Formats: sequence, structure tokens, C-alpha cells
Amino acid sequence: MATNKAGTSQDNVFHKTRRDHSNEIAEDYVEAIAQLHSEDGACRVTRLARRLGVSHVTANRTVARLVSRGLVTTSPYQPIELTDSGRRLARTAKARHEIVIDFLISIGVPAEIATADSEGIEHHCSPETLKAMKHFSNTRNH
Amino acid sequence: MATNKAGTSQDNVFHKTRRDHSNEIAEDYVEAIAQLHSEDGACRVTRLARRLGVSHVTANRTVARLVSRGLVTTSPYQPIELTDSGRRLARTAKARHEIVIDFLISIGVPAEIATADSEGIEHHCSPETLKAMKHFSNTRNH
DNA sequence: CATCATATGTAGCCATGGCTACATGTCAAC
DNA sequence: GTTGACATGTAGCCATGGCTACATATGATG
Ligand SMILES: [Mn+2]
Ligand SMILES: [Mn+2]
Ligand SMILES: [Mn+2]
Ligand SMILES: [Mn+2]
Repeated sequence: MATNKAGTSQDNVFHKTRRDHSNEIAEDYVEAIAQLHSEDGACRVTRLARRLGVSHVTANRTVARLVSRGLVTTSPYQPIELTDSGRRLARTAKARHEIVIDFLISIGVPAEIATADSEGIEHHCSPETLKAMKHFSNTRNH
Repeated sequence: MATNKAGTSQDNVFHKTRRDHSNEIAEDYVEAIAQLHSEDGACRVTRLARRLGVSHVTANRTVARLVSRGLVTTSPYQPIELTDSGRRLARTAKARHEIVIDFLISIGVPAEIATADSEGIEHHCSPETLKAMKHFSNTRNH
């Protein structure tokens, strides 16, 4: 139905990319928050800001948006906590990120460059693409 | 020097992704403008807007930004023209885009999904990653 | 040459995601 | 208990990239 050939669901391929971008910040933030919990036992906003390369103001305001999306909880001057939903998102984002990095390395991209490129690429990989990547890495690395 | 391990040049890997995103619109626009020139002999703003899945207002304003970047020229009620610089960017963006699509297809991603995912992925692929993709597609497709 | 559909342009709204400058809170060390 | 360093929060700025509603231009058709 409709004059639409692009796969996803709505419309134009560019819409899919824009949708990816609107989820990107949430994914990167919860992944970083989970990392800091592992590394430091807690996630303070200043550390989070440094990790993401933004000012603490930006981090603070973005975290407030994540609260309204139900991904994290905060209380004044306290560390940032993930909700169940946030933890789940962090887990899947991390898994996806690792698939992409490993894949890039397995096709011969130097590790540092794979790390850098994967940070953007990860958000645009549909399940089918991830499946192809995973399959390739596995058969390549025995 | 510095406490920096990430590849590109500045700082944090997230900075690289943000830089990619700030070039993305320009790349997609000039590529689409060049396509419409091929297909229709000229690029009218309304067709461009439809192609990109945005309102004509958004297209118009974005084109104005491209003018100030020296990528296109406009005059009122006339078709949009690419500058030499714009044509060059369109050419490299198109070539890069094709490398990414062909590569995704060659690892087994269905064509429609490869088309959709590549629209975002293309902007995050450094020269090294493109080289690895090109090499892989070539050796795989004989 | 008047009319009208369509294209183009403009005004003004919104959310996001950056920032600096400043204000306030917290906590450890003296 | 004060003090001072550092963390956190707030006010308010900016650019980008979306939009709707409305105004005007253009060009084909009667
Ligand atoms: Mn990322
Ligand atoms: Mn992207
Ligand atoms: Mn493209
Ligand atoms: Mn694109």
C-alpha cells in the first residue's frame, strides 16, 4: 500500500535516519551511565559529562529529559540511577555497540578507528544488519 | 600527548560523531540536488523537499544555509544550482554511499534494509572503514 | 487577459542539544 | 566550626532542524 518502497514502516529512508538520531542521545547516555556505575560504583553528573565530552550543564539538562522518558531517576545532589527500563536499554545498546566494533575490526579496520566510527554507526543498524554483522564476525573469528 | 587515545584528531569519540552529524545534512542535500538535476534536468525546492521527506519550508531554509556554505546558488523562484564545491561534495557523498550499500548487501543484508541503514551509516565511515568495505565487496563479488 | 492551481517565500512557533556565567550546596581538612 | 575546593544547579544565550499558517509569484488554461 502507498507509494512506499522503503522498508521500515513509515515513509522515506531519511525519516528512519532522523528517528535513529532522536534515540541516539538516550542510548549513549544510558550506556555511559551503566559504565560509570560499573567503574565507580555510582554515576555523578560531572563524570558523565566528561565521559560524553559535553559541559555539565548539557549533561544535567539531558538527564532531566531522560527522567521524563522514564530511563533514569535523580534527586538533587545525588548520583544518577537507571530505572529497569534504562538498564534494559543500556544492556541492548552495549550489546549492539560491541557487535558493531567487533565486526569493523574483523573486516580489517584498525581498532581505534573502529571504536570511533562505531559510536555513530551503531545507532543506524537494524536487526537484520546486526544479524549479518554478528554472523560474519563469528564465522571469521572461528 | 594529552590523555587522548581516540583516533581522529580532537578529543572524545562522541565529538567525532557530532561532527559527522553536522556535515550530514549538507551531504544528503547536495546528493539529492545532484540526483534531481540528473532525473529532471533541474532541482526545484518542492521536489527536493519531497525527496528528503521534509516540508518545503525546511528545505528552503536549509538550502539558504548551504548557500552560505558556498555549496549551492539560488535566485528567487529559480531552480537550485550546485557550485563547483557542491558538485564535488555530491560526487564524493554519492561514491561513499554506494560503497556502503554495496558492502551491506555483500554481507547479506536485504537490499531495502541496506538502503535504509546506509542512509545514516554512510556519514560515520572514515576513509579506513570505507577502504575495508570496498576491499571486502570487491573480493567477495570477484 | 483573467483565473486558478501550484510553487515559492515569509512569519513565527517548537524541541533539541550545545554553551558561558554565575549561584548555591557539600564535604573534607584544618 | 570555618574555609575553600569542587560538584551541582540555574539563568539565559545560540544554532539547527522540524513544523503550520499565511502571503505572494508564476504559468497554464479557458
Ligand atoms: Mn553512540
Ligand atoms: Mn548518525
Ligand atoms: Mn547519501
Ligand atoms: Mn545520508
